[in-house]
Amino acid sequence: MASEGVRVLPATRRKPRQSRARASSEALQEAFVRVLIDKGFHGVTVREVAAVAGVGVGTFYEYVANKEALAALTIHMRVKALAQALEACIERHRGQGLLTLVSALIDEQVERVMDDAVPWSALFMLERQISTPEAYRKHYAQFVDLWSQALLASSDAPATQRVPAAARMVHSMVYGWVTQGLLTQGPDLDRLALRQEIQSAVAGYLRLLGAK
Amino acid sequence: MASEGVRVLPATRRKPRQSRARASSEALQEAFVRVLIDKGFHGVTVREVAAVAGVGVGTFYEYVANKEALAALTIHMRVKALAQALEACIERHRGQGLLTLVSALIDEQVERVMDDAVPWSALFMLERQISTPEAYRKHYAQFVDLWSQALLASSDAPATQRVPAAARMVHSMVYGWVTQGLLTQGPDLDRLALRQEIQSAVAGYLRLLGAK
Amino acid sequence: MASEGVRVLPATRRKPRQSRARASSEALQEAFVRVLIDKGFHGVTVREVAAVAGVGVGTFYEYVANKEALAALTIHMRVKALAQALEACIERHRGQGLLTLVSALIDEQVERVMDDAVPWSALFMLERQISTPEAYRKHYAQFVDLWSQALLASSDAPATQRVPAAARMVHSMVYGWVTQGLLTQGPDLDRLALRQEIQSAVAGYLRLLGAK
Amino acid sequence: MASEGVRVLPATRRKPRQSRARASSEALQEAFVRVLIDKGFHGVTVREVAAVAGVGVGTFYEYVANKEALAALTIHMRVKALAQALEACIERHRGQGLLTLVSALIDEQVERVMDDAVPWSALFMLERQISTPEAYRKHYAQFVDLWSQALLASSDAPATQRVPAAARMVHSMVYGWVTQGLLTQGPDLDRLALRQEIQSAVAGYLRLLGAK
DNA sequence: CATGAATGAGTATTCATTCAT
DNA sequence: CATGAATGAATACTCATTCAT
Repeated sequence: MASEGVRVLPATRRKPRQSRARASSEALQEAFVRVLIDKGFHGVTVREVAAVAGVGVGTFYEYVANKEALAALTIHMRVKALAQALEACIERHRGQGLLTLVSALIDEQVERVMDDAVPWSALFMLERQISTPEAYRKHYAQFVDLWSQALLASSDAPATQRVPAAARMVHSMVYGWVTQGLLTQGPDLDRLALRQEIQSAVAGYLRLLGAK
Repeated sequence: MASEGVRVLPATRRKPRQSRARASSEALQEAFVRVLIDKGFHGVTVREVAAVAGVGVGTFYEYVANKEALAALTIHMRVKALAQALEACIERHRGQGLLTLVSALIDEQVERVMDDAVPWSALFMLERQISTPEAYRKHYAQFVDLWSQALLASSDAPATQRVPAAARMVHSMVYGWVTQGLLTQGPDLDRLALRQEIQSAVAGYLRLLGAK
Repeated sequence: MASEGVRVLPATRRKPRQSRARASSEALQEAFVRVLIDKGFHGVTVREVAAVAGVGVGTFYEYVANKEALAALTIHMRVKALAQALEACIERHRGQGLLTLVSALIDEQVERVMDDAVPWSALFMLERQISTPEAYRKHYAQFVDLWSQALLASSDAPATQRVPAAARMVHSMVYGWVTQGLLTQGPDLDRLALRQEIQSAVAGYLRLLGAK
Repeated sequence: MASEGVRVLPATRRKPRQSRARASSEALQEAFVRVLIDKGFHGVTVREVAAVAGVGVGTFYEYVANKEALAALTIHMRVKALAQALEACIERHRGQGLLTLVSALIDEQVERVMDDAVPWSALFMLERQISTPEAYRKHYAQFVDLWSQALLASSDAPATQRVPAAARMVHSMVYGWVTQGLLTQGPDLDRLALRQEIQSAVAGYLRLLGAK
């Protein structure tokens, strides 16, 4: 009796897909991103992340305080790496003309983000979901600062008192355009076109600023 | 970004009990039957089954996909055990006379079911409620097969072409009589009388069959 | 924004399908059976029954105490009608030979049940689910009584002290065979064959009884 | 049968409140936004929304299919209202100069969103979380269309083939700037400054466009 | 150090029942 | 006398987290 084709056992736990456990925290971050990408934040479970990272649930908690903390850490590391790359880019172009420097920085940012478009767009979204407004502002300020540095590093920097507002504006344009491009056109959007559009917009804005 | 402002409050801490719960699946089956008996299938809740089994709700789902699955599993295991006992009984009496063999099989079945009368009668009912007609028929056929084997295993088996119909009839008489006895007279019914009545009826039928 | 293809409104309540509200209690019983048949007892909701009966939920409770009561009432009415038909049949054949009378009664019962096979099989099941054992036994006894009357109404009734057991046996055979036939072969089963099989079995049993 | 032995115990009696709840769907939308604002989407529970709306959980499901549906509906209604306001604004300024018209539209949008800044920023976020990319793009396209209409409604519209790209750019600037302003500076940001910055940026861009 | 079995708080959703109209 | 909007108790199921091994 009792139909035999019926599922009687609970869904089997996913088996580890990745044997190399490296520094587990990194493995977990990577796994987190992977799961985030194809399940969405709501679909990220500790169990799955641990499984994908190739470790047990217990081990997950050895390395990370909890799910939110892993999310925060993952975002933090990525952003840090991006910020460092941008800083290096500023150094490489220090002393050059404003437009040249800004242009280089835009290219650097667009290329880096686009190279990893899918994870970035997932993380963009995630950040807004889990960050408190304070955390979000802090991170935002970090990028604005970077742009302030950049503007000031050029040979023809805007008037000092205009820099903060300009930096904020430029960051907003770049960041907004990139995220919206990602969100609305997907990861396969035309990078070149995107870069040019941003360049135009920013150039237009800076020209106006210079003129005032 | 967003690495520090995140709420890391631990919510409420869970405190696991340290019970060592035998083979939990079996404990759950047993609990299921117990609850089924005094609440009816509609009254079986996962919470209660888990509680009776001495485990948490979470553990329930660790071992069983869901309530229906546990029901099916419980029935399946019981029926399997009964079928095996009947097969063994057939083997023990292989080559003996038709009536002897049939009689032994009836006794075996009646005794086994009566030994556990209450659970069986609850499960009889349950099966009809949860099984699809196909599943029910399949299980029914399994018992009819068993009776076919039995009839054929005797030294004076009926004509081959009569066996299937006879097997079906005999099963129906035994099964119907037992379930109805259980249902109408409760678990304390007079086993001896029951066995004799069934024996009579089956014997009458088989005699008629032989005469035709 | 906000996708437009998304279901935003809750499932619409079913509209009344039957305008003629007759004596509402009967309309409700009919509706109950209809819903029971294609949704199973678990799927019977007061809302749907009321809708199918063409009345509002409020009206449902004007006529019936609650769902269970409607179920019980429905079964009760059907069974009563069947019992009356059987009584009439007994009267029609009073004084005739045992086998004739029994045979007529079997035919009457099989035909009546088969004419309405689907509802009957749904109600058979339902009764076991909702009746207390006492209620079930009471109803069972009612049919056994009917068979006692029948046996005694024949010109060659069995010895008085054998009647109760015989009545019980005969009812069991008929009832068991019919319900099992319905359950295992569905409502399209071969009525003639069924009737003959039951006749054979019962005849065999009664012959034996007479011989003892 | 079985008409009397049935348990007819009334379980616990429910006692309805007699609240007269305006148009409940709207009350629910409002409640949804309120809860969303201080708990985030993850923290929105049906129970709380219903409670805040002043109705029972059951009533929630009487008006809305489920949580997601309420979210979608809420966003949909708000956006619809905004789009209509913008359309009206376009009509009011039809035939006027490009910059005048664009400027008016920006003011309208900024003022409307800022008047309800907190809910809007919560809904901006939410939409990204719950909308499918298709739904999101669709809504995005709706606004781009609106901007296309606006550009074309001016006395000195850009060359037709430039309109789509320009519309997309302008929307992106406005939308991006507003959402980011909201997200990074909170609802108390300096509206006037924001409007002027956006005006500048858009004006700069359009000037460049005209020059090409 | 790593593990994963056990846990139960928390959530969406259904549906019998009431009572103001 | 009929109605159906409003209700909330009740239930299945998920998943972050712990801790004995």
